[in-house]
Amino acid sequence: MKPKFSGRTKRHQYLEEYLEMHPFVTDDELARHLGVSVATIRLDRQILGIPEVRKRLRFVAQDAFQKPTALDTHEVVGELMDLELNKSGISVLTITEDMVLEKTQVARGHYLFAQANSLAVSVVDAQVVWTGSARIRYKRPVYLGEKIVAKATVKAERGTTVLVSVHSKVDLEVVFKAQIVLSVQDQKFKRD
Amino acid sequence: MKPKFSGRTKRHQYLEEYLEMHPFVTDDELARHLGVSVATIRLDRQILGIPEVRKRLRFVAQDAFQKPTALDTHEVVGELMDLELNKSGISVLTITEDMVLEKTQVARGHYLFAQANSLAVSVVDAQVVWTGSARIRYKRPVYLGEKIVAKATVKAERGTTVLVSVHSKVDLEVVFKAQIVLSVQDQKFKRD
DNA sequence: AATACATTATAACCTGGTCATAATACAATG
DNA sequence: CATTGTATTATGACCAGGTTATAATGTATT
Repeated sequence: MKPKFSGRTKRHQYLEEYLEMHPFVTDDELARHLGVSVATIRLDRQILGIPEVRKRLRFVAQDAFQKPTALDTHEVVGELMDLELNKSGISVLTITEDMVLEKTQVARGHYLFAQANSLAVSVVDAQVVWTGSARIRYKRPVYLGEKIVAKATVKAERGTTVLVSVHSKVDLEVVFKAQIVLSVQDQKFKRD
Repeated sequence: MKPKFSGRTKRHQYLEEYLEMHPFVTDDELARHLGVSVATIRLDRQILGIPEVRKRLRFVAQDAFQKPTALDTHEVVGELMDLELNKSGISVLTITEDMVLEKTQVARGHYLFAQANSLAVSVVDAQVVWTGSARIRYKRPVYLGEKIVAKATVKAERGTTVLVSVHSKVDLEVVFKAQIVLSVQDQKFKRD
């Protein structure tokens, strides 16, 4: 097989990119893929400081094992601290690196809304709930590491519609407000 | 070292639990941990159908590699399809299982807002941008598997404030609308 | 032709296993 | 008591996917 690349630097570049995409290939497979001997691949790896497959595997696996939270976050945004069904609820969310804009370390707005919205949905005790509309206002940016306490209160119920008001604070300062209108389809709720 | 367990079944039970928690230990480490010979560990694994470390590693790693979307989702919600800075942008988001309420298979409202909000932020070409307020309206629930196309348009610019309007559709039907007011702090933007 | 550098080959060794076979321990049973 | 059965341990040959060191080839360049 003819080498796919003339010039070592080009091969090195390609090698790094390729391994980024396919971290689990062996030197043997790489050698065949690049039309070059296994010895060369090994040398290249050594020069570029790329560890063997098994270590690459280990890194990826351990990384994945470290933070299963990254996936959990999808469920309910924020931790429910208190809940009085159809009346009020409180949830707490601490801003982590995942949630901020890199440059400014400011939390992306939709995390605040996500916390408020999932809290509002939790407060309403019904089988089927969805968000109808909302009016939201960000009072000041929230930074990495800050702990947001959101309090939701049911303000009004009209037919299949519930108005929930959410105030989110960092310490004593209000950073976010939302009025959320939820649609409800459930007998229990109507009976109340 | 004395065996930690009398009775093979107990050891097997413990072994399975232990490996659930620590999938990356070698037979050698296991042998020491359980006070039993390596040969025994190998036999146990064979009986229980537990593969060797390297294969366990491979499973975990590949699993993690399969769905990087779960992690990326944090970054920008939805895939950017088109972008004219300071004018408009389009992003596409397909509703996956992660995003729906279990009972109803309806997408949680904040995913729609997250898509709209991160699109709006992307459209505004500035170093520092955050959401000031928003008015949102859900027209109909969106279901598992549906593909949401969001289009954002910059409607007005006043000083450090930009008003962006977002319409999200499934096929030709509008399912969500938002007016988002963003705060901007950037020279470039002011000059424009 | 001589030099430099890239590439390849070769051999010895390592880890974390596999598989097959055999030796040992120990308890229970006839 | 000797025997049987089962669990445990040991032994040796082999494998994949490497490591490290050393030497032998290309190939280009001056």
